[in-house]
Amino acid sequence: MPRYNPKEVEPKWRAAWAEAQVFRAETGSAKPKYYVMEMFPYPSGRLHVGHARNYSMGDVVARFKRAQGFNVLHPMGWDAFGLPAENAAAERGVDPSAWTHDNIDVMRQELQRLGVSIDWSREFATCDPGYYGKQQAWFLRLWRRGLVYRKEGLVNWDPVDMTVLANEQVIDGRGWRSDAIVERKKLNQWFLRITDYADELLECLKTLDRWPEKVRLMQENWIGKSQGLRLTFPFTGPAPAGFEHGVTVYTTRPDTLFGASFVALSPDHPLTEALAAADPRVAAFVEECRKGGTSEAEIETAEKLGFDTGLKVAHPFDPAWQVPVWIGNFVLMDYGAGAIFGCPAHDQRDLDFARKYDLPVTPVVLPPDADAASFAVGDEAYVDGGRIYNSGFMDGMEVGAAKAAAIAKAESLGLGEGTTVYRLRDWGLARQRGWGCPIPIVHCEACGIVPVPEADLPVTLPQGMDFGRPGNALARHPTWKTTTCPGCGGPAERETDTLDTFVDSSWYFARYPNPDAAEPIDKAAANYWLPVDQYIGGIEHAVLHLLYARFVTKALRDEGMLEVDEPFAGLFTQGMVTHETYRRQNGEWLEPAQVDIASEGTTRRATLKETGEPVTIGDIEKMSKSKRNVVAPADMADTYGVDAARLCVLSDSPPERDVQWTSAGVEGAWRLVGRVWTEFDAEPSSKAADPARETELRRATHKVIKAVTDAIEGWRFNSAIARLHAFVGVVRQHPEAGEARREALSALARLIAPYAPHLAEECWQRLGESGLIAAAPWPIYDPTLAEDEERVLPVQINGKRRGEIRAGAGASEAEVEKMVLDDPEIARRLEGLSIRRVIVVKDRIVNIVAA
RNA sequence: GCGGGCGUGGCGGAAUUGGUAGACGCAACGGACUUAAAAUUCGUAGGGCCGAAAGGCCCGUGCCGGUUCGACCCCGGCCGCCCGCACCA
Repeated sequence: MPRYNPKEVEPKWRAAWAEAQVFRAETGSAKPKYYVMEMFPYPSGRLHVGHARNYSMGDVVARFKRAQGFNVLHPMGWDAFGLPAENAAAERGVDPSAWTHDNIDVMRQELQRLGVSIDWSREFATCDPGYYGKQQAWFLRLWRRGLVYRKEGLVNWDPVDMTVLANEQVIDGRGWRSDAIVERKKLNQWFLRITDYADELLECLKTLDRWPEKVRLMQENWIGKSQGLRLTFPFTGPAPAGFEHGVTVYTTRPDTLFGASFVALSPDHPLTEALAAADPRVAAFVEECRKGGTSEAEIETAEKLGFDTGLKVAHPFDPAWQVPVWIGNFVLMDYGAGAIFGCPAHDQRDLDFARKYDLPVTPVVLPPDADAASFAVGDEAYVDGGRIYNSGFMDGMEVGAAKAAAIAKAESLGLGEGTTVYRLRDWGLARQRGWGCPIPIVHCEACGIVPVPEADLPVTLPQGMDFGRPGNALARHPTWKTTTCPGCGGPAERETDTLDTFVDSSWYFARYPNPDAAEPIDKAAANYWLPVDQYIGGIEHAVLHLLYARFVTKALRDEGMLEVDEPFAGLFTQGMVTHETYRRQNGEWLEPAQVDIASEGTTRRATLKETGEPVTIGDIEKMSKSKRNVVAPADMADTYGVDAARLCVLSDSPPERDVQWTSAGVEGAWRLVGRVWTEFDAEPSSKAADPARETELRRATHKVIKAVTDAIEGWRFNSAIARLHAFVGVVRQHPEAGEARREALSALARLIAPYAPHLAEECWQRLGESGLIAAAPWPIYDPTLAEDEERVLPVQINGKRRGEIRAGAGASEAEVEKMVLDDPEIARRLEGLSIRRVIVVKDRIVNIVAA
């Protein structure tokens, strides 16, 4: 009997799928729709096993839902703008567009080879003018809505990638791609008003019940809603020009206002700037504050620095009470009001500051069991609840009531208002890079900032940008900038910034329903398909892409372009595939395939295969092209076929968990492929099937259908494969020809099809089925057959297993109890003991309590 | 500091609602097939102890305690690891 040969079988069935167009999604079909997609990849060059795992997962879901009778949309595209293309251009002098498209061609071919059931008719890349031109169109519509604005402000500057970054793209004080320490820089920047949607973005998280709790929490924390009081402290003496109203602070603890001992301004506060302009000592202090780094370690150890401005403000609740105004290096300009009042007794940071500069510490919240006469604050601020004292009209109130009372009082005095403050900042979305979507704006000396008319879109990137030097290749292009003003026809310059690539990925799911539409979004098609029923991607996008996409969906909805509130009804965050990293002594990263590893006891030494030179073994990290710690699924597929590779990446590990890559699993997957095929290929046994054995096989078949169906629905792909392994063993034990075996094989082929689709087609054909298994219905189990007729019930005595009995399914407690007590073995065990209680859990277990 | 998660054999992991812990796979060992090897196939296997064997006993899901007839699962307290946020007023 010939062995299963994936090299022959697999291409044949891919051709058959393409021919029959089985993966084509029809908008408006009468079947229920199911939109499943994985986060589209950046076309970096080749697929690694992390990609293979991710897209195999999505494909299991897509094929499963298709078999269950859904009209499935499973599209693919390319997140194709971004820095790696520019870097390739700089290093090798290639054109970023050509480089990107070459990569796309390679990766498309690899994905197709994996047999992923994608509707390729909807494919696009974000660097296609047909895509980014539509993006420019909606960008301008949001501009007209006032959601896009330009402002000079402090921005995050990545000195290596030489571009501005959004807050979400600064991780631990470093650029998310370059890992360079981010600098604060004052620049004219473009922003999207994501903060207008802060409350809705927060509220709608509650409706996303098919999202991981973790992601919702991360977004909730990122949005960072807090309720508090915005309050003004009026100046007691002559006020600095422009600040006649006083100093406005934000606090979440208005109940502690009577414990105030200072007001502190941010070094970036306008009043600080005014003072610095007039007083070189203030200017020197501000300079000192800016020196500190932004990394975690530096912030953690940074000393609290203060500068007494000499100014005094009046306490809002007691005009006679003078409070000094300081400048504090720890006060952030872009949160709250950029100024705080300090209550050292009940805030640790304020306490540290007060101790250092010898400011008063007055407790105003009395802990429940403390004595008002003796309670004092030492080195630790008291931050918990209690009763308010030393606080005039608030005396005796609990913290919550006192907050409300303080807000009411401030409002009645006209000095403040209760407000909600968010941590979320507006989305800075311009990048000083050449390989991105041009911002469709021109700068006219006469008219100022003028949007390009929609009819003139797309504003396309020019040919011949020079990426050989650092900086923005678009800005230094010899002619591209030069244009005429669409308003007055006079000379004008194009905006040279491009959009953050996260803009590109913030709406692509709404383009797949009709990727050729004249409008950015074909509303009818989008209404049919959206929201995405199941989105699959990495946790690293929890507050990046996933927040931006939610925001853009809402903004486009308000513009009338979409009708859904949320883009992704279901989200699954798959684990990363990791691998050790290897570095040559000169620092060059090496691929695992280039390295030999030798183990001596517990130490492992690595050497370069070619030269034998020593190699440093580095951290285990997510597979990425930059660290070169990638293993290609194609290597596995070359040896064992695509189906074994797919089974391998989904076996053994739950999909949400990170896995450290080893090639060990592929052998097991390959054996499964072989064992399955052997059963289909075997000559039927001439032995007649006996009814008892037929029933046994039928029960196993219906059980495995239930188990695999449940496992796929619960994202336990590894368990589903384990059940299939076991089931093949059962089928093997039942070689007798007959209806039961045929039923078993038919189920087996269809159950394994989402994982090993080529093998499944071959098996299906061998069974004599005429159609494609890719279009065959999912097997349905008979619940009565999926349950055993007879149960083995373990019998415990005092919680320890002491035997077992056999009872019919559903046997009553009384029946079972009688059987147990009649059992001679159990009786022997109970000798000399008196039975206190017998607990029978129907169809499960028996426990006898005896002493 | 705040928020979240995880901890089970040599390894990856299973146990879906509190009911036989270790399914399935990898690696290992033994048998069959083979001149031999590979491939394939059948089998063994948490640890310890008693026994010639059949079989039996004890321990066991990071640690300590609790609830329960019964706990990997629930509760309290520790230890360790991982992730997110963080001078957020």
